[in-house]
Order: sequence, then C-alpha cells, then structure tokens
Amino acid sequence: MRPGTHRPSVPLEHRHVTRRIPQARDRGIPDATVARLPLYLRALNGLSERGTPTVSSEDLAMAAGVNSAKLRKDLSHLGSYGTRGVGYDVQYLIYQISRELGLTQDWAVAIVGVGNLGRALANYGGFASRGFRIAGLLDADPAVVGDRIAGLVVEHTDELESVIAGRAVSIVVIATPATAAQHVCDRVTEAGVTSILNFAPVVLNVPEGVDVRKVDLSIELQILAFHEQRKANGGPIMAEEWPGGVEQVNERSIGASS
Amino acid sequence: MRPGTHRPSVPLEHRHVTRRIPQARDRGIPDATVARLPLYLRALNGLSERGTPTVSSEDLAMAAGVNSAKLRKDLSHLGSYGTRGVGYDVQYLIYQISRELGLTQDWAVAIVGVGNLGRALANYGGFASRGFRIAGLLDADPAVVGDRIAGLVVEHTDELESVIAGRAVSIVVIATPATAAQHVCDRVTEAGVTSILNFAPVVLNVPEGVDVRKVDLSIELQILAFHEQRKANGGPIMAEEWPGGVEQVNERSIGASS
DNA sequence: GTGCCTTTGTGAAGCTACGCACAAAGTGAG
DNA sequence: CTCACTTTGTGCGTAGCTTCACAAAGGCAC
Repeated sequence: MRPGTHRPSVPLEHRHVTRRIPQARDRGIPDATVARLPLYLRALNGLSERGTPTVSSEDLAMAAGVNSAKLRKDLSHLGSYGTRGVGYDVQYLIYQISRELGLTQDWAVAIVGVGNLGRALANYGGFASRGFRIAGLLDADPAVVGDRIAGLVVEHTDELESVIAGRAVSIVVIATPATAAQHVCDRVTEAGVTSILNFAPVVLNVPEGVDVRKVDLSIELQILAFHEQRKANGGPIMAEEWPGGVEQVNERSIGASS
Repeated sequence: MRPGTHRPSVPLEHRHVTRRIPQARDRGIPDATVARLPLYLRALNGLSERGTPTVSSEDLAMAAGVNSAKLRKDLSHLGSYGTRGVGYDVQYLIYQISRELGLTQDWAVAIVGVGNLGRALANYGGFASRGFRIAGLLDADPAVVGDRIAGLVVEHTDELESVIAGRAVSIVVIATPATAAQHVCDRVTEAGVTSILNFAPVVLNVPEGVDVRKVDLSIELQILAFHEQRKANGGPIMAEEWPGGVEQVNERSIGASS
C-alpha cells in the first residue's frame, strides 16, 4: 500500500543492542495478551472436544471473537508454536497456554462469604474444571456455618488464617458484603495471600505485590446504561444542569450496595 | 455556569477561541473513562453519606483508587464541573455523573436463567439501588417457573419476547448455561434488545449495534493464576515442552471432519 | 484593590495496544 | 528437484490511554 515504507533489504540486526533481548520466552507478556489467553484456551477446548487436530489462526480467532493478527501476535509472545502453511496443533497449543497460565498445577481457592453469590460460585462448575479446587468456604454468620455446600462444610471466618495456612490457599475469593470486604482482605493478605478476586463493590486497599481482580455487576450495568442511553438519543440530554431542588439526590438513594 | 446553556441560540463559534472547539459536551467520551465513572460515583456516594460538601481531585482519586491527573482528565470530558482552589461539589458531581451514565432514568432489566447465579443476581441489592429495576426473571426449566424470587415470579422463556416488549426491557442479563446462551442472545437481539450482560462462558455473536459486556469468573481466576505463578517462581518453568513426548496428535479417533 | 495559596484543566510526552501487510517458512504436487 | 499455495510471525504506522507538569483561575486575607 505504501511502497515508500519499504526499506532497502539491509540486514537489520546491526542495530545498537542497548535494549534488553526480546527472547521468545521473555517474561514480559502484555497484560492485554494474558487477559485473552483464557479465551483462546476455551475455544481450543471446544475444538479439542470435536476432535479437530489443527487449527489456523484465522479459524481460532473467529472462534474466540478476535482479530487473527492479534491472535498470532499474542501467541508469538509464548513462543513459536505454529507451523506455517498448516496452523496450530490443538492439543499442543492447549498444553502450552495452560502451562503459561499456570493451569498445569493445582490452585487451592477459598471463598469468603457464603451468601447468594458465594453459593453460586461454590456450585459453579467452571472452577474445578481447570486446576482450581475449592479448599474452603467461610462465613461470619453462625447460621450458615456448618451448612454443606458443593460438598464442603462452611467454616467460620475465625478459621480464616488456619484454613489458608493449613490448606495452602493461594487465591481468595471475597463474596462478602461491601462493609466486610476490606477487613477480610486485610486478614488474608496478612496471612500471605497475594491473589484476590473481589466481588464486593469496594476498592480494596492492598499491600504492594498483592494482585486484586474485581468483578462488579453494578459497574457493568452502568456502562451498559451509558451506551444504551447514547443509542437511544444521540447522547445525554442537554437538559437543565441542576433540576430545581437543592437536595435532589440524597443519601439513601444509594449505598445499599451489597 | 455553562454559558452555552443559557444562550441556546447564540452561535458558539463567535467565541474568541481559535483552537478546535473542545465543546464541553463532546460526544466522544473515551471508553476507559466511561468504565471509571461508576467508580467515582460510588466514591462520591460514600462521601455524600458522610456529609462531605466538596472534595478535591486528590482525595476523590484516592478514594476511587486512581491517579488524580487521570481523574481530572476523566471529569473534564463531562464538562468543567470543578472550582479551582476548592475542588468539586459532591452533590453536583454525583448528579452530573449520574446523568452522563444515564442513571437518572429507569432501566428495566430482565434476567434469563434462574440458577444459582441468576438467584444471586436477583437478590443483589446493587441492582435496584441505581436506576436498575428487575422487570422479569425467566427460565426454561418448568420446575423453576412459578417460583417467587426477590418478589418476582419466574416466567418461562417462552414468554421472553412478550416480556421484553411488554415491559420495555432494554437490558438483558444472561445467566444461563453456556449451551443456551447464544440461543437466548439471538432471541433477545431479535426482539430489539441492544444491551446484554453475559455471565455464560461463551463468546456471543451479536448483530451490529448490540453491546455485550461479559463477566467471566473462570477467566479472572486464570489471570490471577498467571500472576500468582509468576510471583512464585520468577516465571513459568522452562521445563520440557511436551511431557507426553510421543503422543501429540493421536486423538483423531472421532474424525468429525465434514 | 494586591498578593499568596490552593486546585483545576490541559498541552505534551511517553507508553501500550491494535491491525495491516508482507517476507519467511512450511506443505504438497508433479 | 521446482513451483504453487498456505499460513505463520512480525515490522511498522496509528490510535488511544496514562502521566507529568504547569499556566490559569478561584478563594482568602488584608
């Protein structure tokens, strides 16, 4: 398209090598890529179940809902696992992605907060299927402690530290009310946990080195509402900037967030 | 405060601004900004409950867990709602963000799939609190239809189209098993819904103009596992490439090529 | 009014991500 | 072997997001 961009075919490896070596197995896999790897893995498992031996980047990208160039670049960060003219071996690629994501080992997960959401999570099949094992269910409510859910007996949160230490829990899912989340978070990080999946609608404060991922239903809905509104009337209404009253939004309209 | 609103018929280009007119109400709010607005809103509501009248970008950014420059730039996309030397009026900013997100109007939401997750969602307080009203619960299982959950009676998915049309549902939450998700998605988009929140672990295919947001527990866990593994041993093991060695491509007992 | 202090709003630089387009590398036919 | 064809891996231009740093703007004291 732009012939001018084509440089004379001079060997390029004579550049100054002050930069760090790119190295196929570089530790620096972009976050955006990491976030897509599970998607590829899921698509590959679908292909595997149907017995497909190999797949092209085009087809796999289609199944995962991404651009094929992006897929190839993502996979190139793991190594050169494809065969030109053929594609990727499905089983082999499943193994490589699984290994990169750390799914070839077993992860003990504890769920704190066994309300509606906690129960749903405990019963969710997707956990066990890929190296994640629920090692404990904990709740602060004595009425819930002792219940049997998904084959586990709910324990009291007093046991939090001993459960984490005793069962080598490395990932904690927080499904408590918003008010309890930070306290639970403090305790589990103090106990050495460095990976947290938070469902409570609060911003968790964590020490350096601790990873928090957040799942927030209410935020997702609000983002949808924004786009929906824009679709409905080419953008927000230019209406008055402050509808009459002084206190039109007051305390109790929100905050019941849990 | 906003001169343009007070002089609706005055051509704006007469202002002595030589640059491109930034136009406070520019339609182009970056996606990254939109995704953070709900976060600010939540932090502001917390401040509001404590009766704080104004807040600086520094404090609000702290509460929302972001950089203060980013916060200011985000807010600047909505308009110039701060006062230099003072900060932002909490109530006023709550109103402006709510309006921009479309939360000043009522959104009817239908939840399809009333399993563990669907129940958890129906009982989740965060929905009703901010302009989102659950207008229908639907499930394909006759054993569930008729149950009363969170004040609503579960209806059969046969009623999907009539519920959507009859109750002006504009956002649908899909909490069905993965196998049913695409079918439900097809039906609701056909019925005119353009905003979907998908909890099923599949990539949904939707027509142009339909917005899908995805919440996927298993993907979040896998991302955590990746980082956890890296923390544990400075990166994935460089170990053997393929543990089984020989048996790479002998899964083709099915031969389902068509 | 003048001067000082605080805090916003934003230009500009740096960084990350995306996707096109194509050379390189492989397969398979003859 | 050569030739034709397929598909990967990646260089590169572009677009968008983040962060810094500072001028502009408002409040307050006097």
